[in-house]
Amino acid sequence: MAAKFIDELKRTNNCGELTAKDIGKTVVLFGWVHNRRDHGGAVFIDLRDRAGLTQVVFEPRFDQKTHELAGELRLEYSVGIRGVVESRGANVNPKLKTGEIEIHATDLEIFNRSEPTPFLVEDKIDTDEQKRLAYRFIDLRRPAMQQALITRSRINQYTREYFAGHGFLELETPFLVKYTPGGARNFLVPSRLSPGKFYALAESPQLFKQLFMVAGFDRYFQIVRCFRDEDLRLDRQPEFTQIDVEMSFVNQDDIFSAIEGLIAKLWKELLGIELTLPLPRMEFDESMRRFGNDKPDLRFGLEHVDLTEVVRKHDGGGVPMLKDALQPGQIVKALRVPKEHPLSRKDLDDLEVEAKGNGAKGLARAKLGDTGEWTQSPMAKTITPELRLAINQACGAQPGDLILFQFGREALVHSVLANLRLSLGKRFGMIPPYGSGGQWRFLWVVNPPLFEYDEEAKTWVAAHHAFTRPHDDSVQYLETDPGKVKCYRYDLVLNGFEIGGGSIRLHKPDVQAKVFKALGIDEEQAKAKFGFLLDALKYGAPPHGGIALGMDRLAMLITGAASLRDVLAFPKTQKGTDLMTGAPGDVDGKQLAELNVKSTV
RNA sequence: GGGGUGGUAGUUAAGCUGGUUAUAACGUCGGCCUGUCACGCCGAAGGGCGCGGGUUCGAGUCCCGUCCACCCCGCCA
Repeated sequence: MAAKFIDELKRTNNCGELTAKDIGKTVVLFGWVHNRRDHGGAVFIDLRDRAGLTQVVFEPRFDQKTHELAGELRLEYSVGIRGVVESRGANVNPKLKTGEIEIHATDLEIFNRSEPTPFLVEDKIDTDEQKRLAYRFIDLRRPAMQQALITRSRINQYTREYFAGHGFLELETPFLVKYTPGGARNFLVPSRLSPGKFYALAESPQLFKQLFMVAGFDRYFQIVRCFRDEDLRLDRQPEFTQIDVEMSFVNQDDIFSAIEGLIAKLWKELLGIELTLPLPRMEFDESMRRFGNDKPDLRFGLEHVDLTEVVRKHDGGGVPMLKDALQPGQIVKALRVPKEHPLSRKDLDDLEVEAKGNGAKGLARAKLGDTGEWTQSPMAKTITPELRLAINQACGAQPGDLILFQFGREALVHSVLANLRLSLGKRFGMIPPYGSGGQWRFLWVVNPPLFEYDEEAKTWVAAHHAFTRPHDDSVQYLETDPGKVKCYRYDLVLNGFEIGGGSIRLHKPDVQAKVFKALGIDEEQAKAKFGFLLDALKYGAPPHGGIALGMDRLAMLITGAASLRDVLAFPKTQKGTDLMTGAPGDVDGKQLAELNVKSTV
């Protein structure tokens, strides 16, 4: 019992590795008391470290004093034990990896006692996230959180391995950069040395990695933190990690195969799953048509049906609201709900409320009777039998099915119906649960338009950023019909989440100038915003392109976590605060004065 | 900026249409127990229901405001 842990007795094993082959060994384990079962004459504890659990037994016959001390053990005490690995005989616990053995402890040191924790360190109880975030240091002890962070670490490790093996250089870029308007909001950092001026925290290394290509570094990657001062979501945090890649002398296919190699490695190493390569691709237009967005969840059907042309052929079929939707820029779409998934009146009302929350005016519906007639529909009385039949056919609707309609401005119809599809997919249990046969539905969404029309500003704006290369056969439309210009832009989608996006960049100044012109950006503006990059392109910039993968989202999907917060050690709340540290916080007047900053609140 | 959900012992929850001392489980404390692994048994302490107003004879329960968390739209790669 005079054993001196740590200084003399070093850890011999972790708590997740001892099995029957170790029986007879004397071992030293360190960890936390995960559970205790005190039978008086025999005390059992589950000792936990990040590797797992091992049962430790204290009995007077192993050591009298150690057994007495063990009676004082409580949850989350930090302890060291020494003992002999013994078989559990008939008492094997098949739920534990170490369940064949137990340690008969001869020595115990309580390094530190623990107050009762604010919540129990176990995975089963769904503790309020507010509490978890306030006591993150306790929350992170939970096996699920430990696994999530271990997975992150392994993603980083495999990513570095992969890129190093493929001739990439890991190069760093600045976080403190120049503010440029447009795009995501930036976090600003006041400059003490330049009174009244501000740095911005980089929202991505985009421009810098292109400069690496210009400089001839050829293949770059970085696992890099990025910052965006936008509202948070389940899958969006103000600071997040990106696996950032840029390559020279490549086309889109080269980028895809480089990234597919990484994805395949991660899935193999982390999940033991062999992905079939290449990953499937889909045209942006097709994705919009079938799913209403550019990040379709392919794990279930319920695809959209575009009825615009059908309705146009029948000139609205006697339904005024359908006829209204034939104006330019407007569309009519539907979603067929098969009769196997009946929806009650209340379900439909709920869905309508949800749709309205997404900006819809309403949610028109039609239920098919035995002969294809419509009931429960606001259009049933006025619609011509011909259009009704045509719609039924276009939707492939059978008696008992339900058709849900959206019509109006294209972007709105798409987003409302895309959300409706997801909502129904969840409601009908069509989304396979995590780990159930591994339905990993990857998709490259390719060839989107370079520009979007901004309804409010009445101008064309870059759908992503202004440095995406248009298709060569699209360049002719830059001046005449910008909406027709397709570009080398691509998103990697997994199960409805965008896990990456990138493009082949413009490397020729003359085409770049045309793009700026189409965007209504004059030379002066362009110079002010991107001067250094435009300059760089003039000096023999190589053809190049790249991509950034959302590392946090990858970790979330790989681990099956419900939110990005569950794969981040210290995440922010939806209001961007840190409940543990209290950030963001007040700053004293002296500090502000030094920075020449004054708060107006 | 907008819509929705939630906040009740340390924790997770129950508390229906407002009605006497606000329930339970886990945890905590005391006692017993040598084969448990969600150990068991006996006993105890612990909250006044996020906060502030209001309605009422009477408010976790109804109303108004407010704070916090979460989900979504807008926003955002």
